[in-house]
Amino acid sequence: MLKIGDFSRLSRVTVKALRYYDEIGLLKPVEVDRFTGYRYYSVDQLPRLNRIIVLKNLGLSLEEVSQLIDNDLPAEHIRQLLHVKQAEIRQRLQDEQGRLGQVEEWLRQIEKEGIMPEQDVIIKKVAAQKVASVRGVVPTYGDIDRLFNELCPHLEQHKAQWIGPPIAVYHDMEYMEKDVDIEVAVPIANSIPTTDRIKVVELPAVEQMACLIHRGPYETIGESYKALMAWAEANGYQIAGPDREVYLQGPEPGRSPEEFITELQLPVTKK
Amino acid sequence: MLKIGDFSRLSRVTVKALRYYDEIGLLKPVEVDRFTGYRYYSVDQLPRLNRIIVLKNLGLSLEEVSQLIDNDLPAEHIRQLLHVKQAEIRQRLQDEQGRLGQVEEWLRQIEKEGIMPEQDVIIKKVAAQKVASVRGVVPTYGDIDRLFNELCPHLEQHKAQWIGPPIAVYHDMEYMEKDVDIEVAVPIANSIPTTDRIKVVELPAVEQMACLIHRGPYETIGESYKALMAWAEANGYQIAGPDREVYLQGPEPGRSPEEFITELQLPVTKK
DNA sequence: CCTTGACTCTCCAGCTACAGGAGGCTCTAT
DNA sequence: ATAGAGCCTCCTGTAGCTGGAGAGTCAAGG
Repeated sequence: MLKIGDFSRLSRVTVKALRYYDEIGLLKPVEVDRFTGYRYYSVDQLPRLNRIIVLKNLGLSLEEVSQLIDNDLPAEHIRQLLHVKQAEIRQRLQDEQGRLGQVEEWLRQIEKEGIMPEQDVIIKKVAAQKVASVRGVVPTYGDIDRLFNELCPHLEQHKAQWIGPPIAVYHDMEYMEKDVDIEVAVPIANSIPTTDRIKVVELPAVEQMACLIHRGPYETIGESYKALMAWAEANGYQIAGPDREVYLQGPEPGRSPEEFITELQLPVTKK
Repeated sequence: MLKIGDFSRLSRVTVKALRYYDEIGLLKPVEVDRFTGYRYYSVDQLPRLNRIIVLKNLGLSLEEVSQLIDNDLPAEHIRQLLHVKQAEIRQRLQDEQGRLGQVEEWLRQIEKEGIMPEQDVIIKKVAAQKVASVRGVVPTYGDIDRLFNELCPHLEQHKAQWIGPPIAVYHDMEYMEKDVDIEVAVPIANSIPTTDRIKVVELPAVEQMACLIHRGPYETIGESYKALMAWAEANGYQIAGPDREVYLQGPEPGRSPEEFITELQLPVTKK
């Protein structure tokens, strides 16, 4: 019979933890003094405790450990559980790898340029959204206004309810000097009549969208694109669809281009 | 100006989280209505939120994120912090690798033998302890009794205070059929006189001790050793010192060998 | 036998980063 | 005017313990 302190030293598990395991019924001392409440353990209980620790280290909750340990589960069941855990661990491994890559990239940046990057790329999920859109080939990037000028009057005319900032989708698979294939879209709540140019469609959802905020005038947006692409490359992502620009804060009367805020969105998948 | 829901949709961060960040002062809305309490955010705040999320993903606590973001730290400081985080991530990566190995080993076992292993190996730290010990070469493993018979009377005679179960240290670097170099030791609290055979020494601490509980008679202990060695091999550990046996429940009048409990301890390091 | 100091007990608070829900305002569209 | 969605605060709960307070218990030494 060992007092809790002795058992703790033997097993290298804290007294607090042992008391907690007792409380939740995971490892009850072999005897508890009815008058003093002192817990007494036996070395016989070490194997059980060891198993608890091993399972816990695998990432199981104490609840799961409890069930695994007490019910004498069939091997098949255990096999499945292990497979699940295996997948979880693999996932975590990948996440950690990604993190490590990120940190290393920052370190490189800092050693080389002595400064942290200004903007951060984050991966998020983008839901499908109903939009009114017009798609066309315009001579240069700057001529995107033409498409907006085509779309906006139509929206106003039919009392469309804007429910989000305007978006541009760049359908070209590569950078084009001229004759750019752009779709300009505005998320709307209601349905409006379409024309041969203006459609109401679902902008598809994207599971993994690498996003970067660009601040300032559109002339310098190339820099941000470069950063976004470099990030994707460095973190093992590849492009998985046409990129978008979301004009969170675009041209408006009385607003200087310095105040523009644009989100660059690039659908990606892990290589 | 965006209401919290809009900002949440834009950033893909839950409303609850945004309110929490406000509460802890990590990201305060650009304006709060004095009468209704409504929070209003600006798209300007997206970059800050993105940075928060990225740093959080790296494993920093919100407290750390706060400090990093608000104080304009020198690049050198940031570099150091990143290095620390890098090391942490590497550590976690290694841990996950270990876990994955463990799960895979179990899966192999289960697929091959249809059964989970009986005993678990765990890694723990063993502290240095003062012991009275006697070391010698005995003909066979079975003759370890001779050493105990030499040690015990001496202990009793000098009123030594046992503070732990007896331990055997196997100093041979390989398995010996005969003429085994064994040290037999008993942790004691006080100091007792030494002889030319019996010493009082510190049994050194071991940072990583791979431990396995063996139950039953000593004849079958070879099986447990095999399991322990196999585990170390499979999990990328190598032997880093003489192995020990801790006689948690050894021979005593009225106790059958089936009830013996012995902990096998093997100092290891990660390859 | 008494004292001292090391253990042990229970109970309570606290940690992180929110999630869930109750109960009550507020906004916006019809 | 009203309905429904959205927002507010406040409270509780999560997992796996740790730390501490205040009180009782045990073993050894004097």
